[in-house]
Amino acid sequence: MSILKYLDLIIPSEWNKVRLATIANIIDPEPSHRAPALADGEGFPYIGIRDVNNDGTVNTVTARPIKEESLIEQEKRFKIDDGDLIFCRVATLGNPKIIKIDKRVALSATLALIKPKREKVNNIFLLYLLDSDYIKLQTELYSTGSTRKSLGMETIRKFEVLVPPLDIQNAIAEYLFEKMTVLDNIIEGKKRSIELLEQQRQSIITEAVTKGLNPNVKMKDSGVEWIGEIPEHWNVTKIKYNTYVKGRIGWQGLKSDEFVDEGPYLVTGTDFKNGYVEWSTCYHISEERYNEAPPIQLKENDLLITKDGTIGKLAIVKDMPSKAILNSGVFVTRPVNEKYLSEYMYWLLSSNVFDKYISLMETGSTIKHLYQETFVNFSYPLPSLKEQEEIVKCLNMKINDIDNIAHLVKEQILKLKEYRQSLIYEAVTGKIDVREMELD
DNA sequence: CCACGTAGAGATGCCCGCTG
DNA sequence: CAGCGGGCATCTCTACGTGG
Repeated sequence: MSILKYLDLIIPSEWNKVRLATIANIIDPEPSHRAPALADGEGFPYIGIRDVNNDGTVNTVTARPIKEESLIEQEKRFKIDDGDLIFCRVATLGNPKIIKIDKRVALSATLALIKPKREKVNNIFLLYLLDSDYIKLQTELYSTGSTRKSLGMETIRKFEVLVPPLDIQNAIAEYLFEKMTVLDNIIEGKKRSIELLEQQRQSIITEAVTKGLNPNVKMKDSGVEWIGEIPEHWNVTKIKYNTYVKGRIGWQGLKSDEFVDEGPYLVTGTDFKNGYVEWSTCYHISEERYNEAPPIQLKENDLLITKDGTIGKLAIVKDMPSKAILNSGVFVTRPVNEKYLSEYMYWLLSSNVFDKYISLMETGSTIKHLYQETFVNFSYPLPSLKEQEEIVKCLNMKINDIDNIAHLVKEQILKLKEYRQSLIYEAVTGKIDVREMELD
């Protein structure tokens, strides 16, 4: 019957196993048949889990407003005190926080308000306890509903919890608070370094396609706003001088209900994965439709670029399994003379040079587009074929390295989060004696 | 107190209809 | 009437409200 006996737990003798209701009062902020009256425009914030920040402060801007009568009705039933906790009981289950408010707010019916009995429990200890894996396990096991998970109030009250004497709770709370602060800072730092890597990635690409690889080369002004200075021996050219550009324009009346499971591949922007076309996710169309539009039939090594909604997402056509053609929202590009390498164009269009151009050309319209006219008039710096080859080689290597590092850091973050959970679990189940631990 | 479907926002793929 | 500028429609994501 007891959930805790399934967990391999040896509890220190002075710890007690109790129901959550013994150590805290659990209040349903808005029992049904008491739905709050919504205010149109001005009113008092009605707080759901999405309106509570990580530190427990509430975001009264995102919260929807209710009429004061509803708030007063809630205030008649209870008051939110300093140190009270909230626990989400619908959809996003759990997610406990110590709520901090500095103005009058009402709590949504989807939250349970947990008021710790201070003579029995330290509220910070309770916070970590509610965040621990053994509570998560009970949350999962006892939640009901199929399309939507929910936790009954009685279920929450009946959660089995392990509680040591107050002095030990205080020690655990202090220990975990310090540890978590440190861990959270490290995790934050790792997240930031991923952002930095992303920036570094962009600047390496941009540097390479605007300055080349030789740092000592003489520079000149390109005369183009979004390019800046380039090596003296480089030229500025436009897409339209060297490139074949076509999209599924005019539509030939193709509609999505003509998409079928077999036949020529139909490539759209969502099929772009890591710079290549992911053939397995493509739709297909009939042979007749394929033959109808020769200008957008694809060839090996074509460079594709998205133009509607998502702008500038790129893919190179490689290992084409059979005939393939463009869907809408994408341009196919192909060199018409031997002036550039497709892979070089890939890096150039990934660079900030192109981003800058796009943002300069952006219109005020609600939906973002890259118009053919805009695209073919993109001026860009172009070195010799030999230099392009060197740059491509260099970027392939450097960017691969950066992507590998970013991948590693992401894995570290996952590991740290796991460690965070296990530390909480061990501390609130008495597996580690925090009084013997050094806080550093 | 349980059980259930959906609103709202944002993103963007798909398509329409005008025009030179 | 091909080709283009422009925008609607639909999907995804997230967290909610209420009838029985």
